[in-house]
Amino acid sequence: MKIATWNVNSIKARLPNVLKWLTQTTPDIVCLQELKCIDEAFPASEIEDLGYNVAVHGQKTYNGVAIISRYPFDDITSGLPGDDDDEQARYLEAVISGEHGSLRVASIYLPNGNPVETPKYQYKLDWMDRLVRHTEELLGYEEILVLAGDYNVIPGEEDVHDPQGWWGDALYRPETAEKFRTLCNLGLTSGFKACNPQAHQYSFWDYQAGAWQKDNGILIDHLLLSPQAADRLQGSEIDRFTRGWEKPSDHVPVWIRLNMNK
DNA sequence: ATGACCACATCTTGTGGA
Repeated sequence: MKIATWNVNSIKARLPNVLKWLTQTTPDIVCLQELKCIDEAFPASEIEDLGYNVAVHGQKTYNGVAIISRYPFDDITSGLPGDDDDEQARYLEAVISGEHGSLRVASIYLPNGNPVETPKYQYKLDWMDRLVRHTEELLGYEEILVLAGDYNVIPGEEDVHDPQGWWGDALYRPETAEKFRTLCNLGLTSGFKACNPQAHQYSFWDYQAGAWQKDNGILIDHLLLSPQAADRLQGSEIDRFTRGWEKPSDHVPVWIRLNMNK
């Protein structure tokens, strides 16, 4: 079972690349972020034509998340619990029936939080608190659980080309790091890091300043696994090659493979 | 060269991203 996450930075602008990548790499489940469109504008039929079921939680212009799956959805939940006034489309959760049992998958677009001196940063921290509380509940189910997405968190200095330049940014500062550690310390395993101990492997390169050409990147797209998922982890890679395509997203796909026969 | 982009809205310019 191959499960990927990809912040596409507009599904409309990225559709040719997404279809090409799906055809070439044939993932089973994909969590998408930053759709930048409402549900009705999501290109469902083009993706369904490649053999996927589609679940979308969209929003006009900003945010928006989706899950696409070769296997059927048993249950779909939109929005992160804990704040009924939160109107930003950043969380979508689904239970999916595979050939050898079911699993729960969430597509996460965690708030960026910049600039830090504005309410946007407090919103990020509050959102992370809500994610911790919800994850505590999910872990109680003792299921195969994959929380995949753009966390907008640089976990450590090994995950950024220029630590000094990024330090203090909403993605890389003490309060952000502490809350991410709290989340992981609930008992989650980072799928990519568990399989790839070498430092400086990135999932995002800014469009500006030749960041891609200089490999001036950051690792902020993560797949966090429950113990039941981590026990089945077989491998994880970053599909860097999509960053070199025409009209790329600034993020690239990150994926894991789970052995569902265990 | 200490700079350099991209996507969206209904637009020739501002906002947001990271």
